[in-house]
Amino acid sequence: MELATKYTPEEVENKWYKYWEDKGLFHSEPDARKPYTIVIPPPNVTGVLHMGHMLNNTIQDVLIRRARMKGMNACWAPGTDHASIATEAKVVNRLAEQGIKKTDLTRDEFLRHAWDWTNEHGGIILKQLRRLGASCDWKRTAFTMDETRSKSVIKVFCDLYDKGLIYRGVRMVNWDPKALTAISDEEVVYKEQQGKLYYLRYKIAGEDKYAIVATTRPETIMGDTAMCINPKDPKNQHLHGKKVIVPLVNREIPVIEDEYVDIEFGTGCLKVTPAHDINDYMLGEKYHLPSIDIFNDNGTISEAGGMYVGMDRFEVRKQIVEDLQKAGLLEKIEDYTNKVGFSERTNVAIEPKLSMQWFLKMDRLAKPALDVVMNDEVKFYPAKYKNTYKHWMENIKDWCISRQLWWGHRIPAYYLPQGGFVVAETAEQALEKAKIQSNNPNLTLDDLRQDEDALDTWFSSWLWPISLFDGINHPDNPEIAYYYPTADLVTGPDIIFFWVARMIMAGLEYQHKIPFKNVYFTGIVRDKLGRKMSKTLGNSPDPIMLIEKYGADGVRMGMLLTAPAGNDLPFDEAICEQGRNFNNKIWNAFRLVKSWKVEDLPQPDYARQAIEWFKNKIYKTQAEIDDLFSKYRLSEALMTVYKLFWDEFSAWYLEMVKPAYGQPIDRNTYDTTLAFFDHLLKLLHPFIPFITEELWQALEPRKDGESIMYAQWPELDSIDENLINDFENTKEIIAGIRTIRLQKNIANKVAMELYVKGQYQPTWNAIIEKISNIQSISQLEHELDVNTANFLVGTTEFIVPIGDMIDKDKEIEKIEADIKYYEGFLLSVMKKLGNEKFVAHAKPEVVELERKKKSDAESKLATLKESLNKLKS
RNA sequence: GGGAGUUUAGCUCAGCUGGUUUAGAGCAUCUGCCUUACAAGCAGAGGGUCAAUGGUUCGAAUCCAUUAACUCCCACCA
Repeated sequence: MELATKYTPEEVENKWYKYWEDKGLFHSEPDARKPYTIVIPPPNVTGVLHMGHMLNNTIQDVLIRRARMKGMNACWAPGTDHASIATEAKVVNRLAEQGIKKTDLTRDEFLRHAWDWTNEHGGIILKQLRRLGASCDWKRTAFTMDETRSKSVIKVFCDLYDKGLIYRGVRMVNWDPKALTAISDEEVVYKEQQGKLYYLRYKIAGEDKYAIVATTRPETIMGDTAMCINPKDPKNQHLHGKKVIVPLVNREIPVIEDEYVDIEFGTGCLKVTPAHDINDYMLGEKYHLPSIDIFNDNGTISEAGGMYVGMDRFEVRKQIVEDLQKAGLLEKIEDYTNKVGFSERTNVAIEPKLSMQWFLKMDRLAKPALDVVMNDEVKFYPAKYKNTYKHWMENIKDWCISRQLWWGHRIPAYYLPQGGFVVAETAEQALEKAKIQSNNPNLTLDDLRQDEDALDTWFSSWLWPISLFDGINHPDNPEIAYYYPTADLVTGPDIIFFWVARMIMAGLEYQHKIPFKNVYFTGIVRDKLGRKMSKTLGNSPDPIMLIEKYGADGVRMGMLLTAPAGNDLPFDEAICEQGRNFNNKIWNAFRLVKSWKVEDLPQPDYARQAIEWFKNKIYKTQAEIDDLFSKYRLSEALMTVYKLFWDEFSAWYLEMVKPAYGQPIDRNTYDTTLAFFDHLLKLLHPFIPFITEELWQALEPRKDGESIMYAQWPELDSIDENLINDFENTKEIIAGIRTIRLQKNIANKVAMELYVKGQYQPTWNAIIEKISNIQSISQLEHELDVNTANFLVGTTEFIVPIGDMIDKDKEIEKIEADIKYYEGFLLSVMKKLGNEKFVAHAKPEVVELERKKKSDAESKLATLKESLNKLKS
């Protein structure tokens, strides 16, 4: 078979992905094997694949493929998330482009549009994951709003309500004036803002004096219902018991006193607007202040504001500052930097707002969920996130689970005509409850009004590991019993609270077991300048373009080579080149092996020796890889197998067994080499599934439906460490000869002789002779009377006669540099050994080691000096 | 304001409980090679007072303290 010198991934990748899928190789059903489950962090249904997904899913695929090869029943369950706010925002935008306002539509009409959108865009990201090689069990693809998942959510809501953990109440919430919904604390991002601090003059009632209040939000003065000072503030004692007049508004408000106020800030006077600031709200509660809500839901001024009605909050700020100025009620303006909360989704400034919302009590759920992480039942990689987790769990607040959105799971609460409500899984059940509660058997479904709000998206995501296997609706079904708890969760640290913590809570509450044993936190993918990837910066490469350019295997390697757990990774496209080059290397190694003509010949010594060495080397490296995997050090595991293939197998092993040009290879060596290749492909497969499948299939005839995916991970064999170390010396000898050839410009074709002075085991002679074109290796009996080049390996000196090709000055220079190094080294060792305290305190084996270093260095020095003298004479 | 983390070659990172290393890897760089698997390659070389200072110790990149820079998380300072 003629193979191109360069590997072209595209065709290969499409072919094998189709094969895997057609043969049902990704699918899992419960059986007698040990389960190994991963649930995908469901990407937003409207999303397209970005670099974060690439990283995250590559890691999951590596883990799942490896588990599969290790004989476990691997199940990677995929799906998408309905992403309430994000999706609704996109649908609203698309409708707006068509000139349709959301408010013009009924709920049902809007939902039809949303489902259309979902059906159009919903599959994109999952298709893209296939390009990456993700071995998800696609038959299990779920959606957080499909029937099973929706039923699960509603069931859990009702259950938690019945347990008294869900309540309804008026609270200060983070209001998103663009999305027109409340959002949770976790969805607010605080950003530093270059703003102004305005000093407003509040006239003291009945006096001709003013109290000055510093505020960043002058537009809220219509909502002021008090001024507050610190009772311990000496400079404001004169305000005690007074009333002041709100500027422009001309409303009288009392001066109250509370130690909350910072004496040092501004003038020590605080305006209190209970409806629009969380702290003011608390003051309002404490001192029974009235609360005036001056904003509409969209952030414009409401009727209650009395002035500027209908204007946007930021417009009002400008206007009111002007008006205050004109009225002489503005003392001064200072530059001021403060932090303002923004909605994560819509990126508009959050408005603290009092509103009726649904909450979930968290204390009871949090306690056991904290314990399982602290005692490592659920292990975090890296472990530093245990701290973050602990802090949040110990200070957890109730979760605002209602959203004023239509796209999502509608809250199953039904209001009765005469007040009150019931919570039930279906309208019919609600009606039954309502009849009893209202003592009115004549109630009909039309009398009930279902709550308009939808649930927070995370209220479905937190059930994901359970609901994927239908464990909420049927807690004892065979699937959940088999696949749960899952093995590993791979996700970003940014959703440790949103998602990870809550899944642990839900898992313990509804399955009484942890949802996963290990959590691998990936870093955030940044650009090579360390900036976050974002659409506006345009610094995020399109993953599909990368795959087209470097192949999926190449991109997977690129991601993994720079992705130690928990560290951010500055992604540089160039790293994919390294992956692509490596694939090409494997390809060409395969071409070489397959080009050999096989004959029944005796096995040469050098081949026997090479095989003996590489057999040990491969097992030793595999043990290292296994160890690295157990610590989730995937980058290092990949680098280890990369070096095994490139350096040890290609650069050493293949060079050693390679027959001379045109010559045949003996069958035994050939078969063993194929076996090594097979072994290496298996070790590589979890990282680079496509090329390994292609070559594994080409290695020998396979049955239809066979795949490297199910080839068993090789069992470890005993390892002869001494043999491996000994061979490292052999490599040094060969390198020494190479250096001499290079420096003296002696072609590889020119055969040379090698003399040895000192201790030497001729175990690997055949290899040295073959690789370095050495005619004979012999112990040095007496000084040679020709020019030589020398080098040291350990304490043994190797001498190559080189006739008249020597450059004496260069040689002397080199030896002198060596002598300088060893003298310095010897000095540091002598210093240690000369130190009585060292000899007395250090462990005997350490002292012994230093002594050995000393004698080795001494003998090396002696040899070097001897060579130097000889050269100089 | 509180907490966590990071700081080792040009870049990305190893270096676990201090002593087989007067510091290692990959990439990049430089030099020589189109040597019949691979120039997406081969052979070789250079490159770091381990952020700074002080301490503990016979011995510190490694432990402790202080400082600096960066990153992240949490928090109601108008």
